[in-house]
Amino acid sequence: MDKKTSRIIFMGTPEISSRVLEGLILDGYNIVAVIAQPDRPVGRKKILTPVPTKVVAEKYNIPVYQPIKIRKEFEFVYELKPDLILTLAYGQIVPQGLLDIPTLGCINLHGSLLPKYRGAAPIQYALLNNDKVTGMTLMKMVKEMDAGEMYMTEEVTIDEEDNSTSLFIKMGDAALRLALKALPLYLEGKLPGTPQDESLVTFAPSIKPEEEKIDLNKTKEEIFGQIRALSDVPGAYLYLDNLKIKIYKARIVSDEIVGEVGEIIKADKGGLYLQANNGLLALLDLQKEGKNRMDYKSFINGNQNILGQKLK
RNA sequence: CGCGGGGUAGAGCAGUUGGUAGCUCGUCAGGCCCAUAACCUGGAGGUCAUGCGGUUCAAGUCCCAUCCCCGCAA
Repeated sequence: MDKKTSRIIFMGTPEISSRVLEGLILDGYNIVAVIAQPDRPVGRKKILTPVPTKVVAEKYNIPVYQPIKIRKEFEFVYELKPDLILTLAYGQIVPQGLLDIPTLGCINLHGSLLPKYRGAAPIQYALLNNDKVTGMTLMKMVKEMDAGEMYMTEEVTIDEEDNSTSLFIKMGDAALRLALKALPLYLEGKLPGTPQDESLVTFAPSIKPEEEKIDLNKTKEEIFGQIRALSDVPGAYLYLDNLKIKIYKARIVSDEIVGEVGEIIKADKGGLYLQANNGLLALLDLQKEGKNRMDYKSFINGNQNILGQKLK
């Protein structure tokens, strides 16, 4: 079987999925259907926004299915007679009954080098832990989440400047490269899998809202990782006088201890420095509740008494 | 009609009990200096979101409506 003769269903929802979907379509893969999460009201105005994969699918006249609960609604898949299901960030757990339908099985593009970071937020976890390298893994889908055997990986290097937004773009590119490399082999049955080493398994559960608050008891490195992992959305934050201050970008400066933890010890053209418990962090991009995001110079201009204040 | 904050020079803000606008940064010109992101001098730049809305002798400042931005919630 090859990319033109096989019937493939693509399951995925967000931006990263849509980019891979479009890449596969343009390369000539026979995508017979797209399954995505339902459209949801977005933003303050609750505007019902189509999910990214749906936008792409409709552009190429591919039918889209958006079951509320895939666990209970997947009969329609039988009629599609898929040979293969490829998923990437679909957003729901795929039931065993569905996994059994395609003749060639279900495979998943996962955002980490498994067995590291099984779970919903692998890309953010790589940043959270200040990893230097991560990658995409093409793997077999089994009942246990992200536990199937691995077919191929594509590494991605993370550099200091990367945040969640930029890394997602890199990972999307890697996912497409990986898919284009691996799928032809897989469809011909020439891609053997290797089981994951269970002793090396770690998990990357989705990040809870309370984890967006920066804990000043953590080290500057941990805080730096957290800021990167949560930027540009939703943003890690601290409080200043009961107002949320989101910090979108920061830099580790030094190991100096010159003030109390949480104190702004410098606020001028040279930077806005926050005392962490084991050194200094320069806050570069921030946003006060109700205000727009701005760089530190603008922030200092508008908060001229910030020097010496304490964030918490 | 979910809750709340806000729309004032390119940027970020201030503007007190209503009397036609100020600060910091940037920018332009000149100066100082070996040099500078530092310093000094001077300049340009705003119909204060919109409605030629309402109150008033007088509104950025009070009232009303609309639009837009942001935080939360979903």
